[in-house]
Order: sequence, then C-alpha cells, then structure tokens
Amino acid sequence: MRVLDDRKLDVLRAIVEDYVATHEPIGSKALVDRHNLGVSPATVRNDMAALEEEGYITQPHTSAGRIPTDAGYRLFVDKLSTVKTLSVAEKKAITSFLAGAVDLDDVVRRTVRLLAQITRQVAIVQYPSLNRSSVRHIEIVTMSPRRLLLVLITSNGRVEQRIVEHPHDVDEQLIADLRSRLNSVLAGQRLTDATTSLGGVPELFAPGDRALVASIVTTLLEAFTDEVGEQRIAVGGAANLTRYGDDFERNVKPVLEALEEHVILLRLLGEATNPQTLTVRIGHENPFEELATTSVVATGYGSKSEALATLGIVGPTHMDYPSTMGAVRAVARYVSQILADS
Amino acid sequence: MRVLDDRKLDVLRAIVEDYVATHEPIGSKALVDRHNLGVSPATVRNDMAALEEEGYITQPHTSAGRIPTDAGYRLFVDKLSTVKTLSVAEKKAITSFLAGAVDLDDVVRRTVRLLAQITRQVAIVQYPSLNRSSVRHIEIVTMSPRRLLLVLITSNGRVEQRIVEHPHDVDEQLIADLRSRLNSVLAGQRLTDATTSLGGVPELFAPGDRALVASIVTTLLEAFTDEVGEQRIAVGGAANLTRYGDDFERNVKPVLEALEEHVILLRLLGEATNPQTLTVRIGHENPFEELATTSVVATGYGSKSEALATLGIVGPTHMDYPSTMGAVRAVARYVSQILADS
DNA sequence: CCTTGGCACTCGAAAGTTCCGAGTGCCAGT
DNA sequence: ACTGGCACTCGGAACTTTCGAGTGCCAAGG
Repeated sequence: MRVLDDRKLDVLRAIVEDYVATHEPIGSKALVDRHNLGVSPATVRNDMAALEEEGYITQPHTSAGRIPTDAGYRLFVDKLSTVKTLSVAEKKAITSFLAGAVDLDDVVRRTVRLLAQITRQVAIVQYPSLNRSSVRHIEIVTMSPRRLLLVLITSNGRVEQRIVEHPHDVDEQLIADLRSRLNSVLAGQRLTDATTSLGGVPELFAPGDRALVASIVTTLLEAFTDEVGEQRIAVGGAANLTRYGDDFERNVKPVLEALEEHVILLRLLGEATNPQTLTVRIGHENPFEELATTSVVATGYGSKSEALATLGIVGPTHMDYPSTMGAVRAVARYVSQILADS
Repeated sequence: MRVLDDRKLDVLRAIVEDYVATHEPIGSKALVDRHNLGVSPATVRNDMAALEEEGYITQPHTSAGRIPTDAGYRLFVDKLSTVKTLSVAEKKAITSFLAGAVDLDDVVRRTVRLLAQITRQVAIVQYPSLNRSSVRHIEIVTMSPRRLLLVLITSNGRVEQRIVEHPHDVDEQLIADLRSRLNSVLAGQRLTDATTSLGGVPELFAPGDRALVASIVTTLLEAFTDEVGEQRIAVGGAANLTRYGDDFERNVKPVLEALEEHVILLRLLGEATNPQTLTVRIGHENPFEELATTSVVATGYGSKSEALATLGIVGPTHMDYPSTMGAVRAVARYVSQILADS
C-alpha cells in the first residue's frame, strides 16, 4: 500500500508535468515512455483509474488521455513539487533591472514589467499600501492670493496634492504660521492617527482666521483618508494572454475584463502575506466564477516581517507552477530589498 | 457620368456601412435589398466592378461579396460620412463623469475609461505634455540631517520629487536661504528655460556651501528635463479587443503588445493636433506593419488654440468611423474644458 | 449609352462520411 | 501486485458532397 501510494503520486506528478508542457491529454503509454517509472502501461492505467476516482485527474472524453483537475494541481503544488530557484543569470538580471529605478512609481513599473517577462504571464503589482506610513512634511503654497496648494509628503515618498480656494485674500504670515504648526503637530504621525491630532488646531488661531484654517484642515484630512484608502495597482504583460490557448471567449476575455477592474484584482491578489509565503489559488479556488480556468500566484512584499503590499501573476491553471512560484518569490524578495534600502 | 459617379459613391458608402455592421462580405443583391438605391443588382454589380478596379473594395475570394479596402475606408471617412454628434444623454454622461475628477491624474484615468466605454474600443490618453509648463514652486525638505527631498511643483499641478544625499550635515539656514533664492529665480519660468537661469546660482553662496548647492541644482535640472521629456500614457478598455473577431493571433496579439510599449503608442497617436482636427489612420497607414488591420482615431486636447497632448482610440479597420470620431472629438473637447477650468 | 433580366459558372462553407489509432477497461496469467 | 493481451470506444483528420450566394457577361430594352 505504501509503495503503491508513492507511485500513484509519481504518476500524478508526471501527468501534471507533461500536461503543462504539451497542453494535451496524457495517456498511459506516453507516460511510461517519457518517464522511467519502472512499470507497464497497464499498471499505470490502474493508478490512473484510482486517481480519477479520487478526483485528481479527469478524462475530457472517453478514450482520451487524462488531464489534471484543480484538485490535482492543488496536490501537485502542495506535495509533489518544490519551488524552483532561479538561475544566477536570472537573479542578476532582476537586480540590475530593478536597480535603475528612480522613484517608487518607477520601482513598481519596473517590477510589473520584470515579472511579466520572466513568468511570461500577466503580472500584477499593488503599490505599497500606505496604511502604516506617516506624515513626513506638509507644504502650503500660495498659487494666487485666494488659492492655496496643499502638498502632503508621506514617509514612503508619495505625494498628495489638494487645492483650497478661499473667498478673501490670504495673509502670507498666517500661512507660514499654519505651515509650521501643522508640521510640528503632524510630523512623524501615522496618517491614520492624524485625524485626532488635527482636532485642536483651529482653536490655536484668531477667531477671524479660523474659517480658513478649518477649511485647510478639512481638506488635509480628506487627503489623508484618500491616501490611506487608495489601492493603486499596476498591470503588465497582457500580451501573454495570447498564449492561453484558443478558447478565447472563455479564457481570455474574463481575464482582460478583470484587469480593468482594480477592485477585482485586489480581491484576486488577496491579503498581503509576508514574502516567505506564496499564495496559490487554482482555478475555482479564486473568488470569481468566470476565472475558473485561471490561477493566481501571489505573495506579499515590503519589509521582512510585515508586508506592505502584494504582487503576483495571473495565468491559466495549466501553468508551470514551480517556475512561476520561484519567479514570483524571487521578484518579491528583490523588490522588498530595494524598498528597504531606499 | 456625373450621376454614375454619385451612385458609385453611394454604393461604396452602403458597402462600408453594411460591412461594419455585419463583418461579412456584401453582395449586390443584399445591398439592393437593404438600401433603396433605385437600381437593380446587375447595375450595382457593374459599379462594384468599377470600384474594385479603382481599388476601393475587394473580394476575399471569387464568388464572395466585396469588402472595403483601406482606400475604401479612407474615401468613406474623407468624403462619404459626417462625424456623428453625440446624443444629449451621452453628452450629459460625459460631463458628469468627468466632473468628479479630483486631480490631473484622475482626469486622465476617467477620460480613458470614458472613452473606452463609449467607443467600445481600446482607449489611449497621453498625459498632458508639460513642455510649456512652468515652475510654480520648489520645496526643499530635510528628511534627515544628510538627506534632502526636493519637490518641484509645476504650473499644471504635477509634482516631481528627488532625493539628494550629502556627506555632511546640512545647515537648516542654508536650506531656507537656498529655497527662497531658487523660488525667486525660477518662479514662473518655463521648465525649458530654467537651465540658463540656474547657472549663476551656486556663485551666490559661500565657497564652502557650493558643493551642496551645486548638487542640488544638478538634481533639480535633472528633474526638469525628466519632467519635460516624460510622456506618460494611460490605456483602457483592452477587454474590447475580444470583439475584434476571431483571427486572434493576427488581430489581437499585436495590439496587446503595442499597448505595453508606450513608445509605440506615442507614435501611433501621432503629433497632437488641436481639438478641432481629428486624425484618422486606417490600416496600413499607420507606422507599424503588424497593425495593418488596425485603425487609430486621435485628436489633441488642451486649450482651444494649442494642444497639450493627444488622446484617441485603437480599433479594427472595420469600425464605425462616424460614431467613433464623434465620441473622440466630444471627449477631447470636454476634457479640454475641464482642464481649462481648473 | 446606361440599365436590366437572364444564365452559366465558381467556389467557399457546411454537412456528411470514412478511417485511423491512441487510449481505455477488463481479465486471465505469472 | 503486476503485466500482456484483447475487444471496444470515439474524437479528430481527411476526404467528399451538397448548396447557394455571388459573380461576370451578354443580349434586349428604355
């Protein structure tokens, strides 16, 4: 029983590997030819029947070979494969490609491109989430006597800008005063905590100025919440969809549609995990019915201990999981490193 | 001769319209049935033969109907059709959809979405080019004693940021001094002219400070040129590619690939024209061999007199030109208006 | 001279047919 | 427990047939 079980798993592994390579149903004969399992096709057939019984493989039609089911891929990913590590050359390519980035946006853009290129799948990268970021600096610029530009700079280098209009001319001195006060109150504060800190600010000013101050404070608060809530996403490698196979309407269209809906992508990527853990969602396991032939490989990135955001790829269920997972993990690690350095 | 010519053009128009609607070759009989040209199929056949002779239509194979050639579409667009104006409801939808935008990036994002939605094609919007924009404000923020953040704010609300490292601790007073000097020198200057203005700045400071000042100035100049040269682009509606028809490899793949290459998109969109003029590039007319079955409808947007940037759509040659052109033109106008107001 | 009805012809697409062999399940033998 | 053998299945490739929309051309008519 022990030995048989082992062999059955070998057979499943072989089926998955061959099917991923050929995209064609795998028969017992072909299997024995290509892998040297030391048994005859007839034996393999028995194992296959058992595997089918257990729900790991299926026949597209009678008298055809077998293909893995989602459960089959699941077992393969969990038990039968090891994440492939990248070659030295690939690692080098990654670092050199990411090293050229000039700012945060550029890091993300490059990461998407890179990920799409090495996995040859559609890549998705969530911009680092700013929930944990803090206020670095607040600037108030007078654009015209009645028009102010608020600039919020966060600890991880993002900038949010807002315009405030005021019915009367604004006193420069008041602005300077407000600027320094805001900065002393807010500097270093988490965006999420800033609301409470700002509460008392208007009272510090002369009653005549309070209307203006209050409107600036309100706008600033809006900027905070917008920034916290914003979940930007970059997508790349859509051209790789053409490799999905032929059933266009069923495979490609839903993915293209999902790519436009960032809310959907966020749900697909799922919660950010730390870069050690890879999330793999296979076929029907993902939360969208239309994407039942699609798998997602994702992981968090950011600091070692906690993830800032998620990145990953979307591809057909019959993808090469070991390589893809290796690439996703590697890219996540390198990006984390780049972000930590800067 | 006069009359004949007119009818031939009618026939061509009818063929284009029907083919766009059905995507199937059009025969003489069907034409006569659907449009009431007051002549018999036989006559139409003669005209068709002539049109084919002149290169406006072609037969996919003997004993099939005719389809327009690129030249046919060209003639149709230039002479046989009028740009369709949008319905009141559509116009309303556009304004209300664009009105909600909070900043420049948001305007662009919304525009792409909108354009993709109403044309049901792939939409492309170039971010407003900043070549003509000027410096509104420069801010220098001390992040740590040896680390400075430069923030450049331009007249049309874009923000560019750069980090400058310095081997020694930086004097706050010097920074304040430099900040005000830079602003007085640069405020209102065109980005393109700023280079010359900055030349003399380091000399204004004590020799010991010049190294720092020079490095800040250099970084700033880099930011200027980056900002001027940057040609960002937003893309949307890729899911509409699924409506291209079946020849996937030939029609969809090249477009998807082009969408990832912003340099290519820029060339596709072409030079910005003013919002009055629509550029239509049909099939082989565009500069990429692989996109020979693809047309581009684009126009400039920005102020009335001069275009800031270009927007447009990409779709199959057999698109509904009058509607598409109408939509592109309308969106360009409304966006221009929004930008002018803010 | 343009238009039209008539007619023979063409040829792609759809539907039908045949054929082949990879693949299967099962069973008896080792 | 494994294997060789065997009868059976059935999808896909290849070929054939059929069908009809569409064509070009011509002679007759306004």
